[in-house]
Amino acid sequence: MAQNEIVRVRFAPSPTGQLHIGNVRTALFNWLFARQKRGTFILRIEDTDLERSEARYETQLMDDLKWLGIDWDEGPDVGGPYPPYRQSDKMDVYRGYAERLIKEQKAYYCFCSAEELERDRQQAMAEQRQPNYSGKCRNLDPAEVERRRSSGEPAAIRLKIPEHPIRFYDIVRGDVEFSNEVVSDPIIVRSSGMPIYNYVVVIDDADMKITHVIRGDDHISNTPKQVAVYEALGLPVPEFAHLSTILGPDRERLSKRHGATSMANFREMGILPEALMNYLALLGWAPSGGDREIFSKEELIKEFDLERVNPAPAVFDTEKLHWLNRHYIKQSPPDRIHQMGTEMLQRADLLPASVNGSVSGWANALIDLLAPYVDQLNQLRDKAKIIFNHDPISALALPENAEAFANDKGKAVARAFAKRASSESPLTPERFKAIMDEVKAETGAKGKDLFHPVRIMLIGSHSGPDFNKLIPVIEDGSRLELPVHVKSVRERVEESVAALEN
RNA sequence: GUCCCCGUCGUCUAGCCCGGCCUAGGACAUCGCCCUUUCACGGCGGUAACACGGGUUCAAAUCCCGUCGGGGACGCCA
Repeated sequence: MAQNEIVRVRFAPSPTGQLHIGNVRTALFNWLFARQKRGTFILRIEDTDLERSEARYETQLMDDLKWLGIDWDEGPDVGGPYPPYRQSDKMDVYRGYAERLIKEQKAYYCFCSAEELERDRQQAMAEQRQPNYSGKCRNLDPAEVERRRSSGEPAAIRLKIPEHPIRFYDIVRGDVEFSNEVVSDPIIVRSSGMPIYNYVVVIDDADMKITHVIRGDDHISNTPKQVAVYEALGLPVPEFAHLSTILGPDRERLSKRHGATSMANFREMGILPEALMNYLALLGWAPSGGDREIFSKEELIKEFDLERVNPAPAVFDTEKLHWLNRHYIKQSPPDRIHQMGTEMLQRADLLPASVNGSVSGWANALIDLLAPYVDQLNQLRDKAKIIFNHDPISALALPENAEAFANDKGKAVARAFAKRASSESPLTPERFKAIMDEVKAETGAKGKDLFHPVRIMLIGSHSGPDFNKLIPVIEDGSRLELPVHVKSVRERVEESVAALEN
């Protein structure tokens, strides 16, 4: 790349479904590269496959990208100097170039039927040969071509692959070379007249003056065909960077059966955008030194380096994403987490559709109580069960809880605590502490033996949030009008003791 | 099957291009200890890797060859 060349990169998704996390990483790497080089980042919609493309996916993909924090300088919504930014709006251009290639004898009509080609392919595989196109239409007599064309026989257009090896430079992998023997003449225009991806991508990239093509490495085998198109058209070949595939824990390409794979999934789960961005950046890239994990958007832009991208495929690790997400939850301004958490709880019908006044304040306290315990914000729903679903009978039946009451001491603690707590309404953290001291003195229980029975009575589990924060949330919640009644401390201990005595 | 790509702790990776500073560093996970009158958070510490086999070299995780393993592509999909 020339010293003062302005970097122009693009992210070119097909609107055929939810944005896959692997594609999001591709978008991110393009964007980071552009922002660091003070270049241009372009969004282009590749919708030549009319069968599968849908407008709603296009809207959603733009929405998802913005959510992550990626913006674009040129695109279908914002325009730019090299329109159109949606391939379906550009058919005439592709057709024009194809006619030129035919005229220059760099491409030719192919009359082979899809069935015929499929048969050849199967046979080649069976004979352990490279399944290449035979080239049978390559040297058809021009008069015959003309006759068949004018009789209306359907024909696709194929590009002639040159008789020399095709080389290109890949920033991630270095020099790559393909023997021309393994690259067969590709179809560039379907018999229906619709052009093919490998062909239009080149024209679009050239028209948009793309300098670096950064994309998934599933395209690496397509690259020689595209280079051939550049050469046939006499267009400058950009630099490439092929990013490795993201794998699931079983080392297979990450797919739906591994769980969450789309942007939408992560959003719904309550993964913060900065956590996702940070995690994705670390998948296949690490700063020199490799001893930093936390990067803000600005730091990523500053530090990111395409040359340091790892060519080996990377396994997606949800645990590490969760670690980053917990980090960013803790770092977030409380208001933001309150708002996101409230929405999560509303969706679960645990909070009223409209939250204000005392309910709002209480909801915030509830979220503060639970948020430190979640990996992703939608886990708030489950964690909130300790407040909304108090059920002593099933709690006592749990094996890990039974232990706390296995000896008489546990029951004695429960009774001693219940006796005192029942007469306090509401119970305050100060009184709670005093009561615990009394229970300790009366029963001789301390540490685990003292706290576990009490905690199980209150929330049905021997582990959970700090009592000083927990008790006010329970007591305040019990006096609010909520979709699900929150039992008071008194209700909880009385029901628990009753269950215990049976 | 053919071609292409890849191979450092369980996982993400630093180191590899420019051999010695690597008795291989960091992070997640895991285990232990401390803190906490419980739990979590936090702090401290531990276990854990150069796929294998040949070269080249005084010296190889680093260079070369082979084997094995993994992934991808082979479409009138993108």
